[in-house]
Amino acid sequence: MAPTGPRNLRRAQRCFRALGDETRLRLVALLRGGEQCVCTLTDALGTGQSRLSFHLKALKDAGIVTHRRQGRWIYYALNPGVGDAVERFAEALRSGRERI
Amino acid sequence: MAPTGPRNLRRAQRCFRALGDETRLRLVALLRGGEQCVCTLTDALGTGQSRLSFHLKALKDAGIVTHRRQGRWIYYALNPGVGDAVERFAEALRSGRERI
DNA sequence: TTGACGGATCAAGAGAAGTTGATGTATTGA
DNA sequence: TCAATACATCAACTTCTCTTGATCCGTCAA
Repeated sequence: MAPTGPRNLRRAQRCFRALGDETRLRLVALLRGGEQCVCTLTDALGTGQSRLSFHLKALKDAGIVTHRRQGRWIYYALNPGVGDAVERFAEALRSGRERI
Repeated sequence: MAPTGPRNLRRAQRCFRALGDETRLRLVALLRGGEQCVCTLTDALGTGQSRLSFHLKALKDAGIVTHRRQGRWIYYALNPGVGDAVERFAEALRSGRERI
């Protein structure tokens, strides 16, 4: 049964909430290929800069991505483990029952 | 890289959104112990009936729980795989990096 | 220094999600 | 058939989230 404790549940909840958005899930998918600078992500999503910044902040606050500055560019990257966690979650849901 | 396809992403997104809420995550935790009738869940959460019904519907619409009627009671249960998926997700996040 | 660029942040508005209390519906026992 | 129980649904309201455009901040090159 291994009841996931309240602390872990909170952390999971923050991640779940952050991932429950199409734009942010697309960002995670993009970042699975490695770190990217914001301008690259903006192009890839074809969206406004401020909107993207909003969603990157949401992912950052949830601990899903990190960022580092290099010159005048800022590079975002997935925190280790997150990509696989998302992948496996989707996989587990899929295999559990086709109705989901 | 195994890019989780758009369909699966959508499905995952619906689940993520549904799970990104404290009440619903508590419901999932409760249901890991097996199916429960609504009145039991109401007691366990100490919340209003209408509010609980709202959240159960959200979980149901996301395909996370199922329900069956027995007499005048309705029993909710986790869809197979969901409990483990949540557990493993939390686990994967935890092991990935302590910062999350 | 100044101007340009890459991003973050802010304020305002629109829309989605959550809460609450009232009402509706199926089931059961009297 | 009637009342009670268990739950869903609805309407009104509040709160949160997202989007957009403007503005600010740090970095670099001239």
